[in-house]
Amino acid sequence: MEYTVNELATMSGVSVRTIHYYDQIGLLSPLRIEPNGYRVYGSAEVDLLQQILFYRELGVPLKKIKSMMNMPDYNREKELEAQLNALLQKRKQIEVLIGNVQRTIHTLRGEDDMSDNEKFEGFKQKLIDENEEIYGAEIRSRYSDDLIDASNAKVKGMSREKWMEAQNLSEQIMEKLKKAFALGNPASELAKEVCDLHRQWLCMFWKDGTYSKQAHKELAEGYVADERFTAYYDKIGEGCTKFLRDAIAIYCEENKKC
Amino acid sequence: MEYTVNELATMSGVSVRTIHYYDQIGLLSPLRIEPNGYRVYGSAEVDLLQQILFYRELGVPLKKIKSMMNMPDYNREKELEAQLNALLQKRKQIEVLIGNVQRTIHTLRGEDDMSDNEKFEGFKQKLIDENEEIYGAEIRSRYSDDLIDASNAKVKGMSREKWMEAQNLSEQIMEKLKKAFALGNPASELAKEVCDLHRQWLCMFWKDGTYSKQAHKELAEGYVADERFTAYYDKIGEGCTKFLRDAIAIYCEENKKC
DNA sequence: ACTTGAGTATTACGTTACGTCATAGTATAT
DNA sequence: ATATACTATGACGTAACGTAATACTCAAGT
Repeated sequence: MEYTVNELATMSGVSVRTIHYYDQIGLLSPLRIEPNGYRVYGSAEVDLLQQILFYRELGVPLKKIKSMMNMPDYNREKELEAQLNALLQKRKQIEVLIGNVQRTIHTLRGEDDMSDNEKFEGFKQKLIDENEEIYGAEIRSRYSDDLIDASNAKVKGMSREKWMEAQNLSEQIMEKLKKAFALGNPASELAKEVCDLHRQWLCMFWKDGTYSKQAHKELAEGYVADERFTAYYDKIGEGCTKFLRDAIAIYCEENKKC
Repeated sequence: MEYTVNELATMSGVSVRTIHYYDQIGLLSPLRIEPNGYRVYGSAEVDLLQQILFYRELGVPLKKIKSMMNMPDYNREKELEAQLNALLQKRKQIEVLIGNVQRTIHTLRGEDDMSDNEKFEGFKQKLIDENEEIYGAEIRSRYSDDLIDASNAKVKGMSREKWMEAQNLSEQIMEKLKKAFALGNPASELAKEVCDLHRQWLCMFWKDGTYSKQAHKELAEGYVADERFTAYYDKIGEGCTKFLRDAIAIYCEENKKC
């Protein structure tokens, strides 16, 4: 089947302007353009738009959607399963919110009592969920299994700004690690920068005073043994986890002061 | 308890900037401001912020949130119940989306088959939900109970742009009706304008050819008898539904051509 | 053949809800 | 006493469109 902008818009429930916009930013190009300049969309585009809307519903920015869909190893089925997961997650969040509203109503009637903190259950939850999903493995490493409770407590009390800072650090680490790994020298300046960022990052999750060169080094050793970490860092390239371990070992030897 | 910006932000999971912004636009003012210029928030503000976040989660624009919370007859408990309803609604929508993703996965595996239209189930649904919630009574009037199936079918096939047009019309009607009602003359020019807009609005939902002055007049008669309509239009002021009926009666008498 | 209404395309500026500095004063811990 | 953390006030940036304004094109009625 083929569709005009209006048909596609009506079918999917978005505006014609949105369709135009998605074309403009290169997110969804028409199948072809008629001699009169009209856009024509086919089944493939319909499926793409559906994908886009799923992502959008989950709050993914269009830029990320675009880059994800352009990834060479993009696997539609895998993505759909991830989306299914995210939706189940979102349903949970909404259920928490529903419980929250109900408790708030009861509190208003004096049949219950909520702490100020509890009143935001379901909103804050988001942060911890992201935490669990994206960096769960990192925080819940075997080495630091004994630290995880402290870590979780710290995360729950962590301000949004601090959390964002941690996110930024994490992105920087991955970015620089990628470059350092490409160079191949775990003793390079760039590698040291990565290690330093990694130290800062750890300190945001570990209880104060927990950090030491020894602990840092041992954690890195644990990375290689733990498949959750190898899976995470080897996304950059095979052997990257080992590279990181080596770099951290060197960093901890050289950097005597803490 | 009293809180600083940072404490409130951390507690609720929003950014400090957001707190500042909400103050700036007058959505959430601090309890007081310290001599040093620092904002201080109390329990009442915590509750307000919670309300705001519930609304925000449901996609209500901040302006509307503000005006809603400033309404003289604002009833927290009633609003909470409305929010509960909306959340239950949203959960349903997510469940539709979950079903959609699952079917899409099966379709991808060749175990199922979906029409292009079905692929957007759960997205489009939103329109019809809004429809039901906001103008349900209007469309499902007693008079037009026999027309409702046709109406629903028309709504489902209605493009988003048409729907928005209807929304706009509806807002204009309410706005002008308010002014006309204030003047008090159902034969005024303004009242006629209202009637004409109302006619246009009806024609968007009624099957083509259904409209006639007679039908329009009878519908208006029905308004007064039906509590759903009186509740809806009397929000403007008591007796407004009757005023509208009178205006429409006059309009239909005067306006011979259709 | 001609008008008319609906659909389409292309700028272009407006808007919402903040994010992100930049700058500067203030509180707190060592 | 000085560094670090928190706060305030601008001011500019941004994402994802909405909202006209203008100009074609097309299908339908007369």
